[in-house]
Amino acid sequence: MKVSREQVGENRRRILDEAGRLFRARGFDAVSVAEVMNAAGLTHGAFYGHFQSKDDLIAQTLAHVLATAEVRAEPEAFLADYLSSRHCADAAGGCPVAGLGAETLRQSPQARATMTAGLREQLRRMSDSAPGADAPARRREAIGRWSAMVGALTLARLSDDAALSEEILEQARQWIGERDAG
Amino acid sequence: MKVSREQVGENRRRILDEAGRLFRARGFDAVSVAEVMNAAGLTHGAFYGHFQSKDDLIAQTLAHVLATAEVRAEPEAFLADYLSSRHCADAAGGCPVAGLGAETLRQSPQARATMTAGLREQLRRMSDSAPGADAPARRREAIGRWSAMVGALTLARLSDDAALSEEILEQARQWIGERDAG
DNA sequence: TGTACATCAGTGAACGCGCGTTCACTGATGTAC
DNA sequence: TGTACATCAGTGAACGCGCGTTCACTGATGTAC
Repeated sequence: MKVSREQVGENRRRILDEAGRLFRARGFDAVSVAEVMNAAGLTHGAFYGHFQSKDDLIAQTLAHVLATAEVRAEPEAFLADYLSSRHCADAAGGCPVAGLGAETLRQSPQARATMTAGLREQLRRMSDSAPGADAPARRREAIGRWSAMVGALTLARLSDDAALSEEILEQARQWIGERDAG
Repeated sequence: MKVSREQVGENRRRILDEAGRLFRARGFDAVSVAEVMNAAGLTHGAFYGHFQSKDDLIAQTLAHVLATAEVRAEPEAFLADYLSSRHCADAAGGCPVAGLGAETLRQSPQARATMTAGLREQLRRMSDSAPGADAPARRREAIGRWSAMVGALTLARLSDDAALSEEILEQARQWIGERDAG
């Protein structure tokens, strides 16, 4: 049956929210279109009224997740949050770069372009608040920091031993933080 | 037809070699059992004479790739090789942690255990050659360095703009290297 | 060393299944009067 | 404001396809004599 205009918008937003959680939790290939639609409270047939294809959903979901991510401005708080046990355990609600970065490079050009734009934006934000004598030094600091953060979260999640995961998070936090102190 | 004992061993090794390249290039889900067998010069029916399942192949392939990876002892040469344009472009022949780390945490416990063992071994090796006053400082240096290397390669590969990829590789190399100098 | 035969790695057709996608239909929405 | 009808978002059955996996068969290998 037909549905009100607001309902259509809400359904679309719910599809993108659920797709964002499911893709981050299990990867693009392991989540089916029908599963996303069920999670959004709809049936799979309605999918093609909202999106052209699964590839289209993937690209739009990445844009949605990157756009709705809240940003912490202060570098120290951002670092502590990003390399926290909570973020390590909550892939479904966490950073899409750490969860889906490696897979995105095998997705459609649109998906990859969206991720690249998100990466540029992130580096710009981090450069603004990074310590350093001049702009090039601040940008280098942003690239190094962001690399270490994404890598440490990936390694901590990869480990099946909680103690090793915790060690990686804690030591990486210290290692990255030492720069400012030293 | 039957095949000589050496041929069986060679076939098995070729299956693992090809699976290692294909999985690193395209991910676990996007590569079919039949594709791996064809790449190894066999038909798909022979697969279950060598492995119990695709999950079994994935776990054994990770162990094979980790075991056959050549290791560079000197930290500077390792860093330069790892964050090189060549390694960035050659995912199929490169580091399995950067290429498959995020996906492995959703695979079988065996696959994850194999990756965790590889991670431990890598951190041990890097700790041995890392600079630092005492053992804990050297281990922290290994964890920080390895995180930054894996993260920088992931980000550089993710970007669809070659100039940004190059910038990330170069700046990350410098940022990580600065520690020893400073 | 040579022959006869049991073994078994590899072949290729076949299976059930879940996937992405399509489409005829339904019925609430929203517009024209 | 109230009624009649065109619109169209959502439904659910159906599709073709490729996947992981199975299995009866083949024929070279390797062993027993």
